Amino acid sequence: MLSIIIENYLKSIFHLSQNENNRITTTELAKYMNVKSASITDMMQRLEGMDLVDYKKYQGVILTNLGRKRAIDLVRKHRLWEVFLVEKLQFTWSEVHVVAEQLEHIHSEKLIDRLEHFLGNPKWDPHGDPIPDKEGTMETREQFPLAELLKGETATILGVSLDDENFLKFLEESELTIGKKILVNTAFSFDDSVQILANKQLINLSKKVAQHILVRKD
Amino acid sequence: MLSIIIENYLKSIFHLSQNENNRITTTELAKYMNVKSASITDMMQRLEGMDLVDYKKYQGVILTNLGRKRAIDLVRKHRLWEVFLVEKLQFTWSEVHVVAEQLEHIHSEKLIDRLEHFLGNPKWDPHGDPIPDKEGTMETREQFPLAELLKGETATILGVSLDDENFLKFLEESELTIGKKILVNTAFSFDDSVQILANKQLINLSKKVAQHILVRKD
DNA sequence: ATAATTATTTAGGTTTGTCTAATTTTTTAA
DNA sequence: TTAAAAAATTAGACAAACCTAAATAATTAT
Ligand SMILES: [Mn+2]
Ligand SMILES: [Mn+2]
Ligand SMILES: [Mn+2]
Ligand SMILES: [Mn+2]
Repeated sequence: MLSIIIENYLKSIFHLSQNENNRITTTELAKYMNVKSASITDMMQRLEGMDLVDYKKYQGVILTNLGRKRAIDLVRKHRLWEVFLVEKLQFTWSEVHVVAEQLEHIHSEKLIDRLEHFLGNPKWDPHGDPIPDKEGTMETREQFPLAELLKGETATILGVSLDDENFLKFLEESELTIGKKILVNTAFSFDDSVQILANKQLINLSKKVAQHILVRKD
Repeated sequence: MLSIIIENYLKSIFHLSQNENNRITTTELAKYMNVKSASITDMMQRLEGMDLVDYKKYQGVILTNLGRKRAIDLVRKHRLWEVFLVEKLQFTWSEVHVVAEQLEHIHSEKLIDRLEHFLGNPKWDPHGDPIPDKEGTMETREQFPLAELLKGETATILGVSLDDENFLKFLEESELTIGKKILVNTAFSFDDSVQILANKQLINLSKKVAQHILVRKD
């Protein structure tokens, strides 16, 4: 059984290789995980020996099929637990992530399968991220950053692409949560911020915020 | 924050000092935890330094108030998770323990308080063990080993005093679970076994089994 | 194309939690 | 009450997961 630490390495590599789907560098990974790059090199050599990553000196690292399978399994568990915390225990959007970071490391196939069923086989987590099924496949859908909408367009919030706790708290307080309808009132060109209408209120969103809210065009 | 390993040491010391409430010996603890006694000595010296145990060379060990507080908190989490697994995820009596051994190490006060409320503030776990509240106090009740009943007495099963998986599986298969009514049909003196009537069936129970089923006399 | 800079790896430590083997203390038996 | 046995501790090693400092490779700027 993999240690929690190794599981976290796999998950980190997985998350980083979502964006740029090439090999990722030791420095990138070191920065992301808050460890020194010497430790990364060390661990990559161990994981290579366990056939969890494909690592070549000075050329970065990429998950093997086995490693990716493990990482997706963690993502599955993480997101199902997040649904549990929100739906059953009334946690808020911004609170669940840190607790799910612990719960994702519980090992019990039966537990996670039963949990999935108990939650009604959800396909999306509280942040709008897809929940992999047992085989690791996730649903996809068309979604855009709110920032890409033009003046006058209407849309529905599907999720976020940033899990910073304060960002989520801000959205909660602004009542910009999943399912909410919005209308772009003005798009300001001088700083790429937008003014939207939501909950019958006008709300100004910075470029960064608008980029990390994901919507479906209505 | 205490490591999972240290948490397990505290819980083990706690469980062993339930029975004989004196200091417990390093050998006892070593046997219970499946580690060598040299490792126990080593760890006891560290825990002493953390004010979690009171350890004196060659004289065994006992929890401090702080150590006991931590241990009871683990027991609380363990038993609440066991209730969750049985009540919400349809785990059986014999399956929950190993999973709860993992779940008890999740750190989140909010999680456990919400879970408790979600489960309806249960006072007893699926094995009939009391669930400590936030302050660490547990309910008590009169209960006896089935083995102490006399021929002709009737009783209700309250729980078990052994968490061996095969013992619990045997009880499940015999449908001798919590709440079941039983009547002592015969008590055999030659081997201290008993024959009981439960679920309209006659069932023979060895001395050991009868000692580890806890009942309330009706 | 060489030098300077940056990225990466290697070498050598540290802490935690374990082990085995050797030593010391305590308990039990003669 | 000494000798033998058992229990407990100490000493020394090891793996995992980190670190810092030094060495090497790759990149970039001149
Ligand atoms: Mn998350
Ligand atoms: Mn999420
Ligand atoms: Mn248990
Ligand atoms: Mn229990």
